[in-house]
Amino acid sequence: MAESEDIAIDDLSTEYAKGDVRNMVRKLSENNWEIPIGHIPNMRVPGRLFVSENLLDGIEPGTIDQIANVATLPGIQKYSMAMPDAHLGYGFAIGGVAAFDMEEGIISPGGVGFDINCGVRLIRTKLQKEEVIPNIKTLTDELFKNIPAGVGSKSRFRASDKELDCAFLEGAKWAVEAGYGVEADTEYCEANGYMEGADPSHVSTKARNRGKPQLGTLGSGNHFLEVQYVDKIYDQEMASTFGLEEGQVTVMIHCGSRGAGHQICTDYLKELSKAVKDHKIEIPDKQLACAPAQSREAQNYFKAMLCAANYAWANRQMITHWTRESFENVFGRDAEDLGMNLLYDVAHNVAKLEEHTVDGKKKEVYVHRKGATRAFPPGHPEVPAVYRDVGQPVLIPGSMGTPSFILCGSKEAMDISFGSACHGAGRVMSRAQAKKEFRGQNVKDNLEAQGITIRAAHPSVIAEEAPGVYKSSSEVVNVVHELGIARKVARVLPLGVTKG
DNA sequence: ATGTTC
Repeated sequence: MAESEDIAIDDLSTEYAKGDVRNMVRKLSENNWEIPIGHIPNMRVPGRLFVSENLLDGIEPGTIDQIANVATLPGIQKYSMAMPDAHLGYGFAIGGVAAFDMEEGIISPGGVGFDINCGVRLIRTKLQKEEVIPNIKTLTDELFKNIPAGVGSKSRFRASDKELDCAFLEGAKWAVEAGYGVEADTEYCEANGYMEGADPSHVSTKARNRGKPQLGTLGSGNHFLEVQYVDKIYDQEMASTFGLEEGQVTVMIHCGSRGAGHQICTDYLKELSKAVKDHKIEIPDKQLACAPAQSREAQNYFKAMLCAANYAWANRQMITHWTRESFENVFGRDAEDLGMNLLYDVAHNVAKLEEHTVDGKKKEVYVHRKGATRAFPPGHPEVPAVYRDVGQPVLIPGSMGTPSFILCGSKEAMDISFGSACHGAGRVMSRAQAKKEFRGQNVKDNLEAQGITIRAAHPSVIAEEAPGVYKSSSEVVNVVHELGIARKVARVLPLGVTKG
């Protein structure tokens, strides 16, 4: 019983009215608000909320409290941040970014979230939308058939213990070596598709057993696979560097580490809620369970988290392979001929040790991004060579039936937000509320009337993920563009979507 | 997000 209480997200907003948010923040400049030290006791740094005037009114007061709560944690650098798609999460707000000193700071599972290394990848094609539209129903059916989706869905691939370990240790690199992709794929993944330091001995049997049958599945909720086309280019030169042009068909894959990541998060929340007491860290909310960055407990979590992160990259890689096969089956040409190469794969739920400049000095910090996308600038060594002059591709998925965006990272992101930008649209109502307001069949009919084909494992997911339950992705993206932490390159619109 | 309140 105590466990389920721990995992429930407290509704911190009940004691406030929505309009109270205006009294909690101080405008520093356009799209940039401060939550001053003193909002709650023991804040070590101020909070920062990157949001427009209009989006501010949709932010729950509890989200502001969560940003302030994170600002009390040991070793936090500069300020506790949240992106324009911020909303209530477990402990840390979703949309939150926080960097901690690698010696004096902490590591917290709540700063990463349950879906460890949830992320987005985008595959280019040489196809034009006119070639795909007549086949979109067949293609969407084929994708739905080949890529398992839905809660508890099982993969076509039955991972052995050894193969699971390989996925934990080497992520997308292992998947490519196992025949699920081409060598160039890993070059276009954040961290080349796997992070060093993962240690499966810190992953529970329960997490392994959940992960084994799910390697190569899409999952549920806001996860999706979408056939899209480029409908707008904001910057011709950057788009051309990313290999994008108007009318071109792309495929976006949005998913994470499934039950494995979820179980690893659950396991270590329990571990670290003990550790936080043992190390006498005072936290304003028990959901902020954490441990000193170099402690055994924090490092064990980190090694297990890396396993889940690598699993997620392997997962997206296997899905990529079956996406290529699906296109080959429908168009009768091989994937290479169809130009189906990877534009990029970027994480938006992960903690990483990165070098950043703080107070004019370079230092290593544990950056926690929870619903925030890495957005590294031009010239950064971790940006693939062909994009080096432009910056890292930042992939922002829309909600079902709405536009997605391709942006690029910037120097401003390094200066302002530890190299981070937003991650998506952000919910405006709960799943339960969504099911009251929308009917799956109506939502589907509306989307199909706009020429968007939907295939979902269960009709309720269509209601839960209806376009109306999300903030406008355009509005969110405009904030990061105006702040300069990521720049708009292109917009893509959906043609066919598969969902859990 | 999630074997959707082990």
